[in-house]
This record gives sequence, structure tokens and C-alpha cells, in this order.
Amino acid sequence: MARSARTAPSTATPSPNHGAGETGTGGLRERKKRATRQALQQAAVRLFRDHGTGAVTVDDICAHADVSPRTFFNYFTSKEEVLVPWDRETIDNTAARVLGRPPEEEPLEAAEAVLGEAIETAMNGPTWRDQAVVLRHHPELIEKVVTAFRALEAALVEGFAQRLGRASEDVYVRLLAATAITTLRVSVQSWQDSEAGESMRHYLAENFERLRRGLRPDELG
Amino acid sequence: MARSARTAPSTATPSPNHGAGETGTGGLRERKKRATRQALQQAAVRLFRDHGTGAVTVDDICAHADVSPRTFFNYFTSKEEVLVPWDRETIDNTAARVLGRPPEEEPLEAAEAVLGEAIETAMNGPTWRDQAVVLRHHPELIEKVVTAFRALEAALVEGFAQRLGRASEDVYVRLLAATAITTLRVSVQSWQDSEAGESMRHYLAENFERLRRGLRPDELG
DNA sequence: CATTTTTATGCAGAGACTGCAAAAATGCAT
DNA sequence: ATGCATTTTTGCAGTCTCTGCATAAAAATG
Repeated sequence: MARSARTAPSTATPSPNHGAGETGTGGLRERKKRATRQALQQAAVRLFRDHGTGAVTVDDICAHADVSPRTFFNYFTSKEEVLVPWDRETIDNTAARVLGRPPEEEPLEAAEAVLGEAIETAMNGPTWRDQAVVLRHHPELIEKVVTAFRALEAALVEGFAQRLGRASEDVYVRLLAATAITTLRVSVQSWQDSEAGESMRHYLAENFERLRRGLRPDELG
Repeated sequence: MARSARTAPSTATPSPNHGAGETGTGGLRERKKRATRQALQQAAVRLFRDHGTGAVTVDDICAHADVSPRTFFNYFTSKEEVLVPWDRETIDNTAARVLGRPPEEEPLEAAEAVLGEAIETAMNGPTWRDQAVVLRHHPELIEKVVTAFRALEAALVEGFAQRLGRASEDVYVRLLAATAITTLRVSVQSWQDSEAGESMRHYLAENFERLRRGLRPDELG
């Protein structure tokens, strides 16, 4: 008798690939949930890519995924959420990963490492390529996706607050987490615009280095 | 025969206070537009503050502002946009202000100065106090407002690209602008949480100083 | 196979937002 | 003042997102 919704799946985001690609884990139920979620995501991303985003309705997505329109909202809280490249699992792990970094690491280095892992996990997802295309063709959508970044930011705050022995409301902790997430966003954006000439990690490393140097100009490219 | 909307006001955001508080500038039309906009904003912010945001409909707002519901969307593109503390005028000026800063200033200093001006202008607006209350009681709304920050960010990118003689797509320029905006957001948030114990500029200065120091811990409070 | 728990679905409805065209208000020149 | 042009307001119809609720379908369990 949990106080949560009676209708929604108990775990809207089954872990598709936490440690490795454990595709066939869990019972039938879990497998079907993963399948449904992925079907919705793939249908949505493909439709977005082909027809633009405004032109695609939730009903369209569900039709292509062979799922009831009502069910869509059991998996995603909004139409655009299908574009979020990570799930609750990843986010929940983030705080722990921050704690797990070597103690001698500077905060920015730890942040870079953790976010680097997160984004690489996302890039290994089955829909990343199309997602990237969609976001490149429809930059307005980045706004919507950024909301999801906020959840990651909160996780970072949690992790660094503990790691540094400070409160979650600590200004430095907040600034650190927010800046790190912003750096991730800028890196992803630049990487996308550059037609994948350099690796994602390259941009990430370069930008974190800029942060370490106090954002002074002309130090790097 | 401009190709723009036939229905919307030509200038949805008349400049309420560009240089000084020029309340009575322009013809009757301009004055009425300002009045309508402000009426909507005040009604909305007050209702949000008293009843929460989800409980207030656009129709409610319009009823209190004595304006047709349809008209609301001539002034704001979404229900939450009434909470944005600056108008198009401010944003358009931003790029120019970046160019206007003394040439010897470091980028971060210029950014701090420009954003400091922007936020102070916003704080002088008639609805700032209530807006702050609303955002404190309903942190979810910060998400929606952040979208507006993105417009400021774009303006910063423009300004710094020119100031530094780089392209708008330059990675450093992007990172600089994005980080500056993020710092503004964190500063505002911390300032709000602290029940106005310190001045806004204090938080802003402190956080920009942290950036200059490469976000190393323990350097400041 | 009966029971319990979880998920999928259908239905109705609230509410945000848009396009369109008529009406009202304002600006302007005579 | 009066007539004409421009801009803003409004009403209306309609689309679409998203939610609550009740029920059917599915699957885990014993």
C-alpha cells in the first residue's frame, strides 16, 4: 500500500545497462517493460527526426509503437521526455559515483570523471544517434532536455555535499554542480555541431580545463 | 506587409524602464500596452503566490486583470512566462553592454558587470518581490524561468563573440556565456534562500570570484 | 488453478495554446 | 470633427498534452 500512483509501473525506468548490457535480466514483466519503453523511444525519436517535433503527436508515437496513448504517460511524464538520454538509474548512481572517486581528486576532476561516464553511457544507448540528429535539427528541444540535466545536477549536489562535508545548500557546492552540468551541456552542444570531428571526451576535457584556468581567454583553442 | 503575425502587438514588450523610469513615454497605445502587460503580470504573480501555480489557470489570471483570455497569449507565449523578470529590451541591450565594457576588463569581469546590471534592473521591477516569493515557494518554476535565461545567454554569446573577435560558435565563448548565466542563476537562488541576508551583488561577486579561482574548494566561505 | 500484484487500456475532462475573422481602439491626415 | 489606416482586443472553434478513475489483461505466486 505504497502512497504512490496506483497506475504507473513500479519502476518506470528499468535499468537497461547499469554495469554491462544486461538485456535479458529479470522476469517477463521487466523485459516487457523495457521493450515497451524502448519501442516508445525509438518510435518517437524516429518520428521527431523525420517530421520535426511539433508535427508529431503522442498519438502518432503510440500508434507506431503499438501502445495505448494512455500508456505513454506511464513511462514518460511529458512528450519530450523521450529524448532524455539517461534514466533514473543513472541519476541515482551519480551521487554514489562522486563519493567513489579517489579522495585526492579535485572537485572539478571528480565531476569531469563522473559526467564523462554518464555521457558515455548515454551515447551507448540504442537511440543516441537519432537523438543527436533530432537535437541538432531542432535546437529548441535542448531546452526541454535541459530539465533532465537538472536532475543530474541535484545528484551532483548531493554527492559533493557529502564528499566535501558541506550542506546541500552550500553555495560553493551549488556553483560547482551547476557549472559542471553547464559544462557538460556546452560540450555536448559543441560536439554535436562539429559533426563528430573530435571525441566527446575531448570537448569535455578541454572545457573542464578552461574552468580550472578560471575561464581566462586564449589559454586554449 | 510584414510577414509577422497579424494579431500580436507589434512590440509585446515595451521598454518599461530602459535608462530611467520613463513610465509615461509614448502614445496612448504604448501606455495601454504597458498597463495591460503589467496588469497581467501582477494578477498572475499574486495568484501564483497565494494559491500555488498549478491551481491558477490563465482564465483566472485574465479575469483578475480584466483582459480577455485570448489576449494573454498576445503578451506571453506561455503561462509561466509572466514570471520572467526581464523583457526583450533588456536582452537586446545585453550584447551592446558587453561591447561597452572597458577593453582591459577580463571576460568574467565584464560578464559580472553586465549581469549585475541586468539583475538589478529586474529587481527594481514592480513585481520582483512577489516573483521572488513565488519562486521560493515553488522551486519547480525555476525550470520554466530558466528558459528565459537562455535568451540572455545567447545575447552574451553575441556580445563576447564580437568583443573577443571570435565566432558565435566558438567553444570558449559558449562556455563563458553559459557559465556566466549559470552563475547568475546560482547566485539568485542562494540569495533567495538566504532570506536576503546579503545583497544580491555580494553573492554574484563571490561566485564570480570562485570561477576566477578555478572552482577550487575552501578558497571562499 | 485461484489469488494477488502490477501493468495496460479506455474514457472523460481540464486546461494550455493557436488560427481566424470580426470588432474595437488608436493614430493620423484632412 | 470626420474618414481612413493601423494596431490591438476579443470570441470561437479546434487541437493537443496530460490526469484521474475504473476496468480489463497480464504475470508472478502458491
